[in-house]
Amino acid sequence: MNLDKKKQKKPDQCKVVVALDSIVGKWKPLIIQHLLIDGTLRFNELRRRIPDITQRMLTLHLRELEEQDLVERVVYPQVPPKVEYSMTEYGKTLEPVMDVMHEWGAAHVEHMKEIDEQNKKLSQN
Amino acid sequence: MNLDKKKQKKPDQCKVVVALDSIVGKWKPLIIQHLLIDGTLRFNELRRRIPDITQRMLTLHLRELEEQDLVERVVYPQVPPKVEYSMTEYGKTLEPVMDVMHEWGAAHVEHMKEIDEQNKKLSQN
DNA sequence: CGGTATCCAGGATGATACTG
DNA sequence: CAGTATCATCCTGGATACCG
Repeated sequence: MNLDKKKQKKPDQCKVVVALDSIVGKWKPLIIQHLLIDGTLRFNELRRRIPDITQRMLTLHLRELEEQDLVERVVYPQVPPKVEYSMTEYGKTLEPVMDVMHEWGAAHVEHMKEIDEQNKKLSQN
Repeated sequence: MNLDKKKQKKPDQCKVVVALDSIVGKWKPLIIQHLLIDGTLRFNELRRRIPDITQRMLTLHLRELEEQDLVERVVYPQVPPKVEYSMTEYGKTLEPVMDVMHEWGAAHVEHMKEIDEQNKKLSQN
């Protein structure tokens, strides 16, 4: 999606930015997680697992993941069409990354809760 | 920064999304990394380390990181003003996360290079 | 020095309709 | 079923000017 423009002036000496680029997008992390968990999913199966995503965004994000060799797309030439998506072997190297983020995210939710409660107590005095 | 609207319809049952939310933003990863490396930096020191960032974005991102208890802001009441930023103890828990992403990012750059070269060879035939 | 306020452009996402 | 095309909207970030 506009890969030329993406190369412009980006602070991508930092590899974290590179990694984020592959993962970021409103629905990308969810797509990745479902494919990591379920292995292989058809287009509409993915769609059902991510209720609020639009057809358009699912298509766009899948295409980007494909371009990065993270997701594989297999088309069965039949009517009605059948298209299956799965993580590539390479794409599966993302799993540890997702795990680390998932754990940190869970801890962060807890941490923010504690902070909130502390603030409430303080404001009561 | 419009926290109300941020709560809208977001797929944040997924903790990865929570984590990403703290890290994402055009310059946030860079700010975090510099603070992790250098420990404490003044506003303009940070600015110099991230040449293309605008004053506005540096301020906005720092405020967001502060709200999440990731970054600490210390103001020295003097003229001219002096403000120091550093990661909170809690914020430092991001370090392993950043490391994992950094490593994956570096590997990804290499992987994409290989793919490109393969494609070039194929298109020559 | 370390900000804030305003305005604006472009990209990312959403809504909807149509198709092989 | 699995898309594409088009148009509308929203949001992020950039440019610029000003302030204590």
